[in-house]
Amino acid sequence: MRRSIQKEKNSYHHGHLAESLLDAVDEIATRFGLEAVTLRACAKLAGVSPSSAFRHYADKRALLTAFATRALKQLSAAMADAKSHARIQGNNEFSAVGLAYVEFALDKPAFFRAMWREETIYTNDEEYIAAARQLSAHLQSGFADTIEDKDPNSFSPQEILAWSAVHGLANLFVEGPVGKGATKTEKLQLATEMIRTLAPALNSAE
Amino acid sequence: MRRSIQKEKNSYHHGHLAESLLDAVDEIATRFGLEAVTLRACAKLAGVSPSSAFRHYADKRALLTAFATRALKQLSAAMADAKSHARIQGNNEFSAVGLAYVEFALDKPAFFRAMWREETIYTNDEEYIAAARQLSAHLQSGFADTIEDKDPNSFSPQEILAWSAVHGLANLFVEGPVGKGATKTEKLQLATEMIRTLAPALNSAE
DNA sequence: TAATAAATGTACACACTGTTCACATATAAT
DNA sequence: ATTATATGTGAACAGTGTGTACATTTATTA
Repeated sequence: MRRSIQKEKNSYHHGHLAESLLDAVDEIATRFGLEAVTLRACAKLAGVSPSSAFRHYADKRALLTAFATRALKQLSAAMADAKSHARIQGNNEFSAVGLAYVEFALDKPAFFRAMWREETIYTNDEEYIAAARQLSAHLQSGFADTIEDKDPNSFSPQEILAWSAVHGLANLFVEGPVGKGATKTEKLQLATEMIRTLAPALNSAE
Repeated sequence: MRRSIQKEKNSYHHGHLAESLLDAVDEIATRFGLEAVTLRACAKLAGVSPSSAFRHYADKRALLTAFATRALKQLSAAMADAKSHARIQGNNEFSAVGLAYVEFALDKPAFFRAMWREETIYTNDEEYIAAARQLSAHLQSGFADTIEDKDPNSFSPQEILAWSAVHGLANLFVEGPVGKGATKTEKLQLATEMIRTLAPALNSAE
């Protein structure tokens, strides 16, 4: 049963406005980019007056924080998926997880931007922190069979390197000059090569 | 001879408003963050009316593009510096260049954010593209003695990897959850370790 | 069931933003 | 000296986030 973003006609209350506003951010960010996400536009899309948003979110930044949190969870899910698929098919799990990370950025650039933006979200929000923590856990577990880990609670240089490389490429694709004219397939190809190149650095003896 | 941002009193014309506006962006971004950079605030800081900015920049985005271009050049200069220092002292040049990259992000986070932001700058601006190209050239030349390169005009997987890793760590520091409570020294230490860990992947035979 | 409380949505207002346009003033060219 | 060009101004406009007093619906309780 899929609920509509819009408020039902002739009804005063919306019913699930908090979530619908997130859907509206989703829709607008996807179609017109993150800068086009405006509180009033979201409210209009939900069929509701602008000020009603403040019943559910303290301010715009709180709404964007909630959206970023949702995006983090989506990425986590995609990575978990990629990992289990790789496990079944006997492929390298780190490569699969890393590719899923880059692919998410390519498919949903606005989401990827939204979730790493200190200045537009509350990075000390509890749920956001929890989602970010879960994401890094997924990353770590994705590296698990590639990187020999000592302390699973802190990041080793190898893990930092792996995360940085994948995160950096995703960023260069989304915001930077890398792969400007290339197709998605070509970019993923490049990502695959990069990850393959990275491998020797990850399991070298200390 | 250092020129002031402010317009001289009792003078109608400013004299070097275009540059002063960039200085104003610099100042405000440094002190209050990128989101606080407003056209009106920049104009006020330059001692000039808001609309005067449009004599020099088509719109706010053009101003931010010019600022991003300037930031790119500053980063390029810092990297060139680091490289020649390393060469003199006989240290690893790639490590020095990579560290300079990360250090710039740590010292001037707002600048680092500003220069990679597709949605707030004109990434097809000529000068911006030129500056970005020069930056990547500096990166490549920094890697020169570490990575055996075939075609100096296109990026090899190793070069992409190196750039991604350094860029990714810088981003995770600036926007992400990595190194949240750590001092600058500790972060640079972490960067050094990451780069050292990366080394084996860069000069492995194909 | 009737009365009341709490939650949720609205209308209007406010300060602030980027931007435009007719106008003012200074500098350059003739 | 006159004219053209460059540069800065003031007032206006629509659009933004947000606060506040009010309206309406749902939940709670007597």
